[in-house]
This record gives sequence, C-alpha cells and structure tokens, in this order.
Amino acid sequence: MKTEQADVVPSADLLDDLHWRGLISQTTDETALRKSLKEPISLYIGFDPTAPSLHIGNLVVLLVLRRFQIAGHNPIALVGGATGLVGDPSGRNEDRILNSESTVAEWVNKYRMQLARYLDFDGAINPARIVNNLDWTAPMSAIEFLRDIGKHFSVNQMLAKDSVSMRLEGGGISYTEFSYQVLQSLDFLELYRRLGCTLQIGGTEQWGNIVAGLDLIRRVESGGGHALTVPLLLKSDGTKFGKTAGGSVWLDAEMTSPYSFYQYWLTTEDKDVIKFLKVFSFQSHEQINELEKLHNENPGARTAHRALAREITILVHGEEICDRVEAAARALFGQGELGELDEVTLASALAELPKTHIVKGDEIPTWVDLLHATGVVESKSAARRIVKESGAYLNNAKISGEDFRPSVNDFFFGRFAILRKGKRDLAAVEIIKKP
RNA sequence: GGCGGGUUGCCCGAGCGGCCAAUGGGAGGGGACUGUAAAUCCCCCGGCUCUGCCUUCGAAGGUUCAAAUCCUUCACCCGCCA
Repeated sequence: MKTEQADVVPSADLLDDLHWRGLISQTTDETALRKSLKEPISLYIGFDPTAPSLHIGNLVVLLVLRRFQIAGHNPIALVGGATGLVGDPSGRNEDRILNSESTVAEWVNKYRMQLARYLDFDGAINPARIVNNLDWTAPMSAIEFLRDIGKHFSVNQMLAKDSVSMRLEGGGISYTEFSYQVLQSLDFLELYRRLGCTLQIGGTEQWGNIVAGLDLIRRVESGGGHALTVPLLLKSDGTKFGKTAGGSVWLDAEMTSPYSFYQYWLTTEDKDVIKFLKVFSFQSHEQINELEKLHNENPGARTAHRALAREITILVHGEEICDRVEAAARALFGQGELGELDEVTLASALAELPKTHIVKGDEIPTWVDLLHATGVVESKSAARRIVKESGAYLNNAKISGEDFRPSVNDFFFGRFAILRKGKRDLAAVEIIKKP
C-alpha cells in the first residue's frame, strides 16, 4: 500500500504525536531516542503467528510502525516463523500448546500478506521490509546457539523477568518457553547486524524481551539501541479491546466479515470513541479534536463513531467494501421501509449479512430453523428463546410463536427476507431456484 | 519416590448417593428506556423431533433400583516431606 508523501510529518514531531495518541507506555532513554530519530532509523516489530489471521489488537502496534514509516523511518515487520514454534510466555499463566510446523508455516504466509497491506514497499527512500526469524534461526545448530548466544545470557537475569517469575510462582514454565527471550534477543541482534535496526517496538508485555535484546547487542556488538512499548488498549469498562462474544475481531474478511468489522467500530462505547480515534486514525490532531467537539455536542449523531468505523474499515478492507457495508447498514437500519428499497440495493445490502437460502417451491422452514441456519445463534433452543423473549423479527416486524413460518409473500421480490435477533443482529434468507 | 489436596457448564466457583441440567457470581443473550451508546430495571442462559427425551460434573471401569457425589485404575495440577 502506498502512503501519501503529503502525509509525511517531520520526525521530530513523531514522539509528541505518539504521546498525544496515548501510544507510548515506556521507552529506554527518551531523550536519546528523540535525538536518534532526527535521522532515519530502522525499527522493527515482531508478530508471532498464533492464529490464521492478525486481529485488531495487532493493528495497534502495526499502525505505530506505519506512523514511523510515514515519518521517514525504515520499518521492518518480523514474522515469527521460529518464535511462533516456541511460544512466548509473556502475559500468559501457562505454557502454550505447540502448533505443528506446517500450521505455523501456513500462518506465517497469511501474516506476511496481511502485514504488507499496512506498509509501503515501493517508496524509494524508506521501503518497508518483511522478515521471518526462521531464516536465521533454523540454520543454527544447537551447539552454535548455546555457545554463541546462550553464553551471553545469565540465567539469574532470565529468571528475574516478569514473564518467567510469574510462571515460577504459578503454573511453572517449560524449558522451551523459558528460552523464548533468547530467541527474541537473537532477532534483534540479527536485525541490528543485517539492517542496522536500532529500535524495537512491542506491547507492554514485550518490555523484558526487548530489553534482553538490547543487552545482547551491547555485549556482542557493543552497540546501542532503543525500546518502545505501546500500552495495552483497554475499553472504558476495563475489558480487553478487540474481543467480542464470538472471539477476536480479525482482519481477515473470511473470519470477521467486513460488515461485522464495521459494526464493531460503529458500536464503540461513547467513552472510548475518541481514544480509539487517537490510536487508530491517521487524521490530524485538529481533525480529531473537531470530531471530539462534535461528539460532545451531539453524541446521538455518532459522527465520531462513523468517522472511526469508516477510516478503519477502509484501511483494512478498502473503500469499495466500506461503501457497500455502510450502504447496507443505512438500508437495514434506516428509518425507511425495507419494501421501498429497490432490488439491487437490497440484494447488495443483504450480501453483507450472514445468510441461508431455501429452494424455490420447497416448504418454507420456521423462523427458528431459518435463523439457526444462518449461524447467528448457536442452537435452535437459543433461537426459540429469542422468540419467547420477543426479540424475533421478520423484515423488521416483531413475530411471535415458536413455530412461526414466513410465507412466500414475506419475501421481497420473491427472493429476500430479513431475520433479526434483538436490536441489531441481522441475517438474510434468499429463495433460490432449483439447482 | 512418599503423604495429603484438587480436576464441575464460556470463566470463577458451590454441591459430596435420590428433591441435580446441577446454588451463586462474572461473561453472554432478550425486553423496557435511548442514539445500532452507556447506566438502570425485568427476564433468559446444555441440546433436541421439548408437558418428554438425550448428553454433561478430568478419563476409563465398577458398586447401587439410583452416582457430579461411593470404590478401582489412569492422566494432569497444587501443597508438604525425601
């Protein structure tokens, strides 16, 4: 993805900007870091493949990397093909279940593709790079590892790390995960040697690992570098950001539909919306301040929410998809009658929803069976409960009776019907011709 | 290696032979009020072909008319001792 050159701000402002956005938790010697940022530096963030897709929690740090690139620095996104096989103990109270090598390799590829979207690889001055730590870890023998790298680590210090000591007090730690900090340190050292990388960024829980890397660089290369951690983003109710009942909000459209993705941002609590804009948006301070003003004047208009949802959805899924998803939301949540929508508009709005289909001429199943078929509820019992609790709608009209069955007339253009569960959970039913 | 304690539904955590699909809290869901927000109040929360049936209380066996509850073995966790 190309970044507009017009967006480039002088690097001297970068740290101030990050502070303003609430994106700095801790740094090593900020004065020195500020000074070094006057010249372009190389910096990296690592992403261990722990799932088939990145999620919006990963996006927080990833966008910090992007901000550094826009400011003229050289970003390196590291995919943990090696570290993902070992498992980071940080912030966990028990050992991870090891994934197979083939699974991790597959996830590495998916991560690469996704990461590429948020960085600029074409710029002549500071193109981004994506690296995989398996490239320098796999060829290394156990003896080399122990003699050349292990020798520089003091077990005493390793034990003192939060990520380890918490485990010693709790459920214990395997030698595998205990070694994780050594691998991550090796990464920093390698990138320092190969690409002159002098800054590593990560979540707060990465502090120990990053600092261990700095120690290693100092010992082996007598070099210096910096660490910067980004705070864990919390919602105002204290819960982790980016989780829904169904799990994480993924960047992969197959795992979290663009419609759900947009809705996640749109339904952000009022208290959090400005905070999230600061973290995720690339708009200027003035623009965000203006949105804050509008929001405070008339929260019901949800101007800030819409701006947030739109910007992030465009960033992740592109403008075209965002337009479609917005149009769908407008049509489905609008005040107008569903029956007034033309067929094309309705069809494209419904395309964004979870759906099921029935064959023309077949008996139409009950509302309960239809809803269950769309996957919006986990079981038919749950669907029945919704009807009983009067949260069931067909085409935005409340229905009752567990055995309620839509009729052919309920289908717009003889094709579409809309199921709704509660206030905002929509699903579509389409009648299709016999195959 | 020895002794003791534990393993319960999405999570925490009661139950300790029948009244148990299993108390309570959290999370989650529905309703009312709103703005596809929050707070608040009410309700729900294993599944199904639903006045009944089926599957759950670490795993596998066993005792019993009847087990999450008793017995045996196994696995994992946590203490104390060596």
